[in-house]
Amino acid sequence: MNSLGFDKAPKDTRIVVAMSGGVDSSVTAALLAEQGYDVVGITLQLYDQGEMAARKGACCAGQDIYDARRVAETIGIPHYVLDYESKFAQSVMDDFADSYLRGETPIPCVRCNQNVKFRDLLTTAKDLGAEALATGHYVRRVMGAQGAELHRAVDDGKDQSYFLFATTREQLDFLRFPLGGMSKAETRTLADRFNLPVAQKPDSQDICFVPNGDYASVVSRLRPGAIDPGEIVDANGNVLGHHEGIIHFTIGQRRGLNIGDRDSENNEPLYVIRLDAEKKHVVVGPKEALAKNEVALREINWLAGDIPLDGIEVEVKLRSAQAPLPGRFRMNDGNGGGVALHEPAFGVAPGQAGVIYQGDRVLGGGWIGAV
RNA sequence: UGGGGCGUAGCCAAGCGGUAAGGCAGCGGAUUUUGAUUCCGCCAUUCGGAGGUUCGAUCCCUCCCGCCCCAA
Repeated sequence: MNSLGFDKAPKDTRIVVAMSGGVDSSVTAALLAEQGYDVVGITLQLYDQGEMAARKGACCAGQDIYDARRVAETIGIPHYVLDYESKFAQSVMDDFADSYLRGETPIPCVRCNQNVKFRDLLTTAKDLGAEALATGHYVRRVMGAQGAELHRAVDDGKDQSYFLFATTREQLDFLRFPLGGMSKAETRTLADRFNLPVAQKPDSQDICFVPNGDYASVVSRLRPGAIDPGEIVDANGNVLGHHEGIIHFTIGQRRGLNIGDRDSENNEPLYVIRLDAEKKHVVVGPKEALAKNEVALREINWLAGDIPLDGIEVEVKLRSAQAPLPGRFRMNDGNGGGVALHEPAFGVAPGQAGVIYQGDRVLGGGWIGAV
């Protein structure tokens, strides 16, 4: 049994590595190449290089594709670039824009993993005769009694399991995450040791196709004329201010409301408690108004055996950088369900993911529905 | 044009003789494959204006300006 779980020598095991041009996927490829695997690097060109070509912290376009190619050359593996621009635009960017216009807060990274990387790229890998597709995600694939399980990364600060909740069991069977047991510091050290040209490249953050974090202008470019200004109102409908479009807000948001003209009896901070796409209203209220004890999930991807129709005790993570909260999770006959939280959550936003954990294991997850 | 009250940062507001609290808003940063939350830092050489008293005034006095209330 080799390090990736195959019963043959590494040199006879072909592995496709999804190379974004960043440090993590580069180290992944180098690591497997060093172990003797038959590594093939593939980079997806996801969107127009144009203005974002030289941007720091991006991935999958322009400079990053060039970086991936240099890394492949450095470690001596074949490397292919596949044009996925139209696919990406269709299944990730369109969804991103429409979701915002509906008043939701989308997570394009999940859609990208779900609809591009783990679907088409995975198929391509199989077509190339690969035994597995490896990525640089910080998440662990653990073999349990009933097959592959998805677990949090060892490096708690880098854990990306939240973004991978939609990975199906079939996909998980085929995937490998060599960095899941490593810390970011170890990855950097390896990048140095392998002499990778991207060893000092900054971590990517923000949404890859959104330069400078200015996602509003991306949405307006994708959906010209669809963004309308409107009123900021309280729960009773009193107009407190005006905004330049609900796409600028997410539930739980405090900053940027610009409502400071209030008296001393009413000067507690205000948070966005609801977005009304129909009326173009940003509804605000005090922190207490944000508290939610029930969270409905849809399109649930369940990875852990029997469907919990009767409910089970879990921890649920409702925002990527938020600690999981204890609660009771229950699914219905379809792919919907919900969590009854044991303590209230603040800032629960439709479009975000609700990921179900028991300890380090990801049991599944779904999209947060209307709240 | 009788009486009373008030004017402190964009908003609210404490201080009432010893050299400008706090909250809201804003800005900057940390964190973050979500412009959220959270955290840290910044944000009035100046207290409506002009004089005066005092070692020293936002706090006392005078006048002026602007609001508000009561009474006519």
